[in-house]
Amino acid sequence: MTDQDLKPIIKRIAVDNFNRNGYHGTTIRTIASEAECSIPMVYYYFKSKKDLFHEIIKNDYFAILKREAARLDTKDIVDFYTRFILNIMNLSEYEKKIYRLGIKVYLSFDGDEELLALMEAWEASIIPRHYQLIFPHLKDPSKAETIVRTLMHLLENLIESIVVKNRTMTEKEIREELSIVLG
Amino acid sequence: MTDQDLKPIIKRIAVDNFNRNGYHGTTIRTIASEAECSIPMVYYYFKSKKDLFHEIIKNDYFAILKREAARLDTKDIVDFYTRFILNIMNLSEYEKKIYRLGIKVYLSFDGDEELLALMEAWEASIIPRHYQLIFPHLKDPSKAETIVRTLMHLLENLIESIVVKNRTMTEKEIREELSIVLG
DNA sequence: GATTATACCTAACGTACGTTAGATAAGTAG
DNA sequence: CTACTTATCTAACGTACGTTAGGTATAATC
Repeated sequence: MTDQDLKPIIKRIAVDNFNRNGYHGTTIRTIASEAECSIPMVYYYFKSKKDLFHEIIKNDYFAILKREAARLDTKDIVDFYTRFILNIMNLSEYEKKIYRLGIKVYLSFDGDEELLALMEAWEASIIPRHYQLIFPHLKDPSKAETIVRTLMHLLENLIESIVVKNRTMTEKEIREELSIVLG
Repeated sequence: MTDQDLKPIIKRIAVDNFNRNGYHGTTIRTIASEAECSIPMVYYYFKSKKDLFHEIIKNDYFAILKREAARLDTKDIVDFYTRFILNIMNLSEYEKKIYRLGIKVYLSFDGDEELLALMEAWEASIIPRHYQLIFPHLKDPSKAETIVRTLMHLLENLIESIVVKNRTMTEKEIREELSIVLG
């Protein structure tokens, strides 16, 4: 018996491999080899390859999403969204990989319909919250809908550029871009 | 001898498969079967699976990119970018699939380093052109850098949402969003 | 001390992959 | 008519995949 918590080790390595090579490009053999364990150990902790992938998205990706969305505090709206983006930039490398995997599924570049449906449900639940948050701060409420839409597009691309393309931005740069949209 | 131009048929089916299932999830067997030809016929027209993928990105994806970028006509800047996005929305389904494949490679979700390098070179060449285009139209030139950066982020996300997530927008919606950024 | 549960293993199963060798049939050129 | 080229095929090679059957050693429980 060794038991040095092999399960999270396998998961970390799986995250890294799914990220680099996609679902189909990742093999149980490689995961086992990098985790320095035998192939059946992967099956000891995870029912199947699909199960391993699903657990990462369903547990770990959504945990990050929910945690980051829960940090609500809305004195200054530009400040709030700037911090939101900064928090994502300051995620650990591991969490960024999980986030990147999630985006891949969100864009239906990987994963399956079941996971995609979960993400679309999440998205549908989060847009009205942004709306509520922004609306009271607008000078011209007639433009509210357009501004929220534009903001969502900008946020999505900022997150993607940080998490997927691994780029960094200064707080000033983030704030400037958000200010252009939020007026 | 049959010769009903099998090569483009194989390519169309390959585009569809690479799109739906990724590089690793796509098999030569499936392509051959859907093209209603034998497996060696795929190898008759394309050196290898990798070669087939490379040809799609190198020829077809960049052809679309260059063609769309060449439509330059800059009387009104909001008008210009609105039309740019509309043109992309009006691409054929086939060309959208190729575009989607390209984005996948651009985000390093598929493909390899060689293709990614080509895309980064393209991106580096295109940003200064946007700069030149926008600069003369700005009221406040001190904000030029931020505006170009924000515009690039917005454009990228609009394109992604159209091509990757298959969403549609009206001309009015596109124009409104661009106006928020371009002032 | 015997039994059970846990954490691990070696070895293999059946399947599917990318690729190729080698044959064939039909037009084309001499 | 013969030789060559082009477009197609069947069959198979070697490799790698996801998964599982069945075993072993250690620790905990009765």
